[in-house]
Amino acid sequence: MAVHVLSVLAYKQGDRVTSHFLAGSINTNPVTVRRLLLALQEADLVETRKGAGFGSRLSRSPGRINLAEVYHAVETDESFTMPRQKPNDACPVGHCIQKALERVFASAEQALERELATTTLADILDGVHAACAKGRRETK
Amino acid sequence: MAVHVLSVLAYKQGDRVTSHFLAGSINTNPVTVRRLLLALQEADLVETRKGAGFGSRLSRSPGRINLAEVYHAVETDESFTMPRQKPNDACPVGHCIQKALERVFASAEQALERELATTTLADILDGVHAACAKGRRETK
DNA sequence: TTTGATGTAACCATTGCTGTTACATCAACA
DNA sequence: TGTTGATGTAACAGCAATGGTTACATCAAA
Repeated sequence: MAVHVLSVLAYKQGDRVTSHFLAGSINTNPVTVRRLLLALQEADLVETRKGAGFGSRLSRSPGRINLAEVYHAVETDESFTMPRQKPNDACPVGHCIQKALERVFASAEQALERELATTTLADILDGVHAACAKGRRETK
Repeated sequence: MAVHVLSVLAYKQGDRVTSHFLAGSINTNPVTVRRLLLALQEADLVETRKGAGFGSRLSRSPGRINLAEVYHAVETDESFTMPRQKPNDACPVGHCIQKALERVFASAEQALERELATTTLADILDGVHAACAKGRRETK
């Protein structure tokens, strides 16, 4: 979800883009975009300036931003691992399983992030160009 | 979430356990457990028989069930990859990014599953025992 | 035939996410 | 300096997904 915003920013690299433009671009509304941008700013992935005629842009070149960083910036709470499992002490397995699972999920998440770290925004942009070109050829 | 159920089943290996017992064990209700068991049955991870005095049990030994299988059985729709991103054709990046991202996320998910495949239910059970023993030592 | 279990549907409550509106704030520019 | 155009942020509604609850049909064993 957030990758889309960053991809558009990468597409317009260097130019400052308003949240209004981004919203129209990814088919949503400016507030949602700004909420995303807040998280991305905290991770130092984008720069944002207020004032007339300004907006946001990448703070680094697309080749120097990998998806693991984006994942980290957006997925603040690693909710995918531990939902709302209220530990039940009456069960012999009970809450002991929490710690056992945490380790497994932590390493699983690390594996996922290692994989995500191998692709940068620039790679995504290349893929988009390739997919678009392919799409145009096929619809011709 | 589902791992908890299977862990309890592994704990009582060989015995048939009712969904009522499982529900109390993981602090939920029998219907939710049965909904889970349906998915696990389709994946041939558990056996279930109706009738008085019966219930469910693992269809294999805990050492022959890895977490990737459980993940696959439960996460039918790979929702974590593509939420509800309505493609917007007006954007130059638009819907072309979908395919570009799908490839990346697919490989990321593969990495995650490879990692999950390295631990079996038996490993989880060992971890539970270790965590419980440690907890008991610390609270002594 | 009774009993105790699953399979399944229907419905409600909760939660999290998104969209919407509104307003304060801030920086450039005329 | 006032206007303009942008972000930051809060409050609220709408929607989808999940889980809990109830109810009932079904099935198998005793």
